[in-house]
Amino acid sequence: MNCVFTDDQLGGRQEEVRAAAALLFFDNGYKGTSLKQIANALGLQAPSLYNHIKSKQQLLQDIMLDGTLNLINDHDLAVAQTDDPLEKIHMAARAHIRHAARRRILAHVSMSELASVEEPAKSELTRLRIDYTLKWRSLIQVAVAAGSCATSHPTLTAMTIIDLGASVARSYDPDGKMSEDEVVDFYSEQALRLCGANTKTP
Amino acid sequence: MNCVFTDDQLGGRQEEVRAAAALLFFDNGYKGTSLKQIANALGLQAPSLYNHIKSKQQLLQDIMLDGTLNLINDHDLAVAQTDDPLEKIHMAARAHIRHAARRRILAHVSMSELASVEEPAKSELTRLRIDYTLKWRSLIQVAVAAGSCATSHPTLTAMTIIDLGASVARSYDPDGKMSEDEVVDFYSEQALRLCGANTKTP
DNA sequence: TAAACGAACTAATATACGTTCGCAAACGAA
DNA sequence: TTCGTTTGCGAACGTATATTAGTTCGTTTA
Repeated sequence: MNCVFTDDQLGGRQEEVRAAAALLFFDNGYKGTSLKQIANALGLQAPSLYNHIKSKQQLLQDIMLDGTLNLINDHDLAVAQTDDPLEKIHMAARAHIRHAARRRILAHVSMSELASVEEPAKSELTRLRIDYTLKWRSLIQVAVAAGSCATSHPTLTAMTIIDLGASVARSYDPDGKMSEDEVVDFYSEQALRLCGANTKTP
Repeated sequence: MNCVFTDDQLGGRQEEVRAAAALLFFDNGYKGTSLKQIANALGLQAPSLYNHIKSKQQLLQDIMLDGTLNLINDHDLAVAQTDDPLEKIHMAARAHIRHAARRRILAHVSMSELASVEEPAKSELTRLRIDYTLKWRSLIQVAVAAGSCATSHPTLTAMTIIDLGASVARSYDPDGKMSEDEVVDFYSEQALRLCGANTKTP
């Protein structure tokens, strides 16, 4: 359920290692996190991690690929739910924000640690990110052409909306005042505003 | 001209070290950058840097304090230029985006490396960031009260606009297709949209 | 019951990094 | 010239890190 790109029975312990690592990467960054910290978070010694991972770098790549593919998957599902251009944007925005809020650790690490990824995974992840941005740009271009919204730079608007999700992932506190649904409602309306759609006050 | 919080004759060489360090921090992050890299960028050996800096950590703090104080300074100047609530937001947004575009290296490092700063500078920088966010929130609250715009979460809107600048600093390419003025025009209008102001198509 | 395995440990290695120290040119002011 | 300051260097230190190797031990499997 947590992972779409592999058949996902990693034994369970592998998932625990990933989760602990992702949490530390979230707080301290990849380069700011040592294997010792990850191991201690699991009650282990650092070398014991190698029973579950191939390397620290591979661990990062697994996490980021997981997050990125999940994001794109959610996006595709959301867009397929309607034919109306503006409604597609709305659905995509809700999926994007929900992903950022619900899986904030994964989402933030996936979007902020590209500089620490080594080739060839870096190019692969970059390609996925560009693909995702292009999907968004197309949605916006179609809606603009249909007269449903108005923006003079669909590419920049797409990037801005995506960054909106990054912002949510970084700052949303699940134990705070706002529920996940409230966050999704508010930010997805903000995304529509960025597209120049007439919208109610979020 | 580059620095407002000190009397700015640092000898000139100090500024070069900061610039080289900031550029590397921009690309690789603080923890991903070694003193050897910084020194080599200046044609020096690593130990020679200590003729110009106190420590790597102090170097980061100087850069971030410089960037943050400049941002707030620009903001205060911009806001003082008009009395109209909505126009204040517009001016503040233009100053924010211009800062992000023109001094993108400084702006991005200042906004993204807080996790690498040690106390007590970390608390100081955090306080400055909160102050800046509160200034923005007040601007928005006043404009909403005046009926010039409409958003149900002024605090989140303030944070989102600030993140808009972070997005520009990270992605704007001064050698690309858009001029600095075009970037300022477009993104400051997007900021107004986020506030729920009726605006033309940017 | 014995072999095989998974998962943990300790010990060790190689490397990289920030930093300190002592020393030598270079240079401006006296 | 001479003196003091600045700016550079190479060597060295201590620490931290990712990773490997060898070992132990309990559980599963044949």
